[in-house]
Amino acid sequence: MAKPITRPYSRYSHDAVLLLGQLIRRARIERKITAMELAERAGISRGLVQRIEKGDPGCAIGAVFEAAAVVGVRLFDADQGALTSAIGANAAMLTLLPKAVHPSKLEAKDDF
Amino acid sequence: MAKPITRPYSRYSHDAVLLLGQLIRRARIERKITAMELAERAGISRGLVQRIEKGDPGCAIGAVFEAAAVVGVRLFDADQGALTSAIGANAAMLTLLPKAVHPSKLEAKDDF
DNA sequence: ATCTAATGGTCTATTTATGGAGCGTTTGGT
DNA sequence: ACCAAACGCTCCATAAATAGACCATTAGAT
Repeated sequence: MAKPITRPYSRYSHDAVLLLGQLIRRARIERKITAMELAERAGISRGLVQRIEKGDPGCAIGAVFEAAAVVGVRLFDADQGALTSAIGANAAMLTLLPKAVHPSKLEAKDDF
Repeated sequence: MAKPITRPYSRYSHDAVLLLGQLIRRARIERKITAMELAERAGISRGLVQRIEKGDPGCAIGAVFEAAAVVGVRLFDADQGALTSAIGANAAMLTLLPKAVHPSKLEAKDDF
């Protein structure tokens, strides 16, 4: 294939994935955990750990978050309790919100 | 197949993915953006949007972050500049850290 | 300096996610 | 009440990720 149709990732999401990978790698090294150990504890392969730490956008988000959890990188700066309660609060909020969106003629303005 | 070998996700990563999906859905509805519109802007399919909002751990992290970015959900509360500089700082930090981890006899103790 | 092993990379087979179409249902606007 | 459309879901073909083995290189400990 001449050119793999790479998805046009926005700068933000690209950087976010990259930063997350860096944080995982840094936390792993600081904790003196080998890539192999991290892989085993996260239930993934060593090769996947490499891609995650490199910031590959194609990695499954579950695998990435699992690796992050193993080395102690917290998403959302929240502990387990805060996460769980946030989920509950959000679920409640979602029941109140409209289930379907019927956009008016004028489309929602995007922040460019 | 008798049993789909679902990966044993930890509670934390499972909840983190779920919460992220909820936040995206909530932000989308509040902004009055249809699932179809979000899909188009993120460069993904509508079905994938549904799985993302449902908290499917198998979704590509790039797609999830892209969708999050479109509706304004930020994993790291940081703007683009902060993200970029954080990446640079982390990269510099990583060059200082040991490249390979040689764990001592006693393995690194995990938090419980 | 030497030795052990961690790392980064490539390759292949297999599993899995993804896109796209189609379906019936539900929603919100009129 | 009506209607156009958004939604949630399933199925299938295809594309892509993942696991696993392998190798060469490099790093760290002794």
